[in-house]
Amino acid sequence: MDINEYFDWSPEKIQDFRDCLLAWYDQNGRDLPWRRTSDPYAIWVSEVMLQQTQVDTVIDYYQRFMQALPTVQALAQAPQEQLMSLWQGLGYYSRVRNMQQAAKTVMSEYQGQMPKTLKELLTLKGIGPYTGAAIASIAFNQVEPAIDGNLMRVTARLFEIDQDIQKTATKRLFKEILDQLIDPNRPGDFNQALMDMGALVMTPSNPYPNPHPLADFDRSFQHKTSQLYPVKLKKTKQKQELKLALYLVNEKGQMLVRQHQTGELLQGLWHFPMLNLNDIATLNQSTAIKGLALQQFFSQDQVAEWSNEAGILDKAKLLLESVQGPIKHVFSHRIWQVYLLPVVYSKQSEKLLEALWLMDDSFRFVNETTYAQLATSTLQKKLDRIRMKED
DNA sequence: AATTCGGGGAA
DNA sequence: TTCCCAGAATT
Repeated sequence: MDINEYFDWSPEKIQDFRDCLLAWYDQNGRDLPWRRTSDPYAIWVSEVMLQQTQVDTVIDYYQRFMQALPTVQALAQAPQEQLMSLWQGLGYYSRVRNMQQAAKTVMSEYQGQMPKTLKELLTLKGIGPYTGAAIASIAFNQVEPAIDGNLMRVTARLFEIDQDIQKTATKRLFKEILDQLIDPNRPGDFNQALMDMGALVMTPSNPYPNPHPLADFDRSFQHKTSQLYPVKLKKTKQKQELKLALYLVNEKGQMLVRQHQTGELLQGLWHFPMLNLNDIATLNQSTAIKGLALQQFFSQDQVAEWSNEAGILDKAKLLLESVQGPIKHVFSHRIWQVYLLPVVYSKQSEKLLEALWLMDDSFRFVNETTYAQLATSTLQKKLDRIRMKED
């Protein structure tokens, strides 16, 4: 895949393109909070939040985060609880953990000053090719194209690039082209101008305005083939999982919650303890522990009856009126159907908990006030809504 | 090269 | 429903 198959602009046309794009940007660029600062740390925070996350979603999170942790040092020293609270609901929680790790690196290796080159930025956790180039260009005027989904869509349409944008070779092609196009005098503005062009004009589905600001440079526009680009192959579909969340309240009115640990989804966030129900169909011949679990929730006869049938959840729901849900929670690659089971605390349920889980520090009994201060996922907030309705 | 990480907005 | 979003780390 050679760049010359797609790219044949003269130096004059390249310069015309830069001038046209930046003139459009100067008039039509979005006014965003992180564009009102030149603080590299603030730009860094914004870029990490914006990974796979829409601008409108990020704005409030960004304002709160910068108010709470205004400097690299503050971020480096922040307790994990605060980080998770600031990030709760935003998704991709490893982003904030990686960013704090990188902040510590900046403090120890760079005297608290963000490094200025792409090469150095790439050594920091959570900073990849896009984010590194974005920080380098916007905060430090380095001539590095920040190639995100917008730039790929715009570039694919300008040059009618009929290659799958997910592939490494295609990303390399985009970089070769954009290395030619980027304006060495205003690299940060160039990148952001293309982002705005992708977000405001050359969107995934909207028709272009008339006149289209890049009409003279957009082959797909001239050929009326814009909808064909970019080329992207289908994603694999998500796997379904059944979960049962325990809404267990003790005699003091405290409920049991658990913080998800390393290796689990939604790490660091608090939830009701959850059982994986995909396994329950095989519980009767499985361990005594699982058998004990079932006996608690369902009668032994029911277990025997259900164990070799499909659709046991539907049966369980019919027989156990107290089971609520399911609520559906969609991840990038998984779909959870989560049922909620209210459980009255007793000696038996205590035994059950110890049989099901190692009751370590990840578990806590909390009252509603304390609970409200814990960082929880959007999934858990959905469970809150249905338990409140029933109570 | 493919998979794993959340959640929401919009068609 | 499906797609996409200012992607990176891990396998």
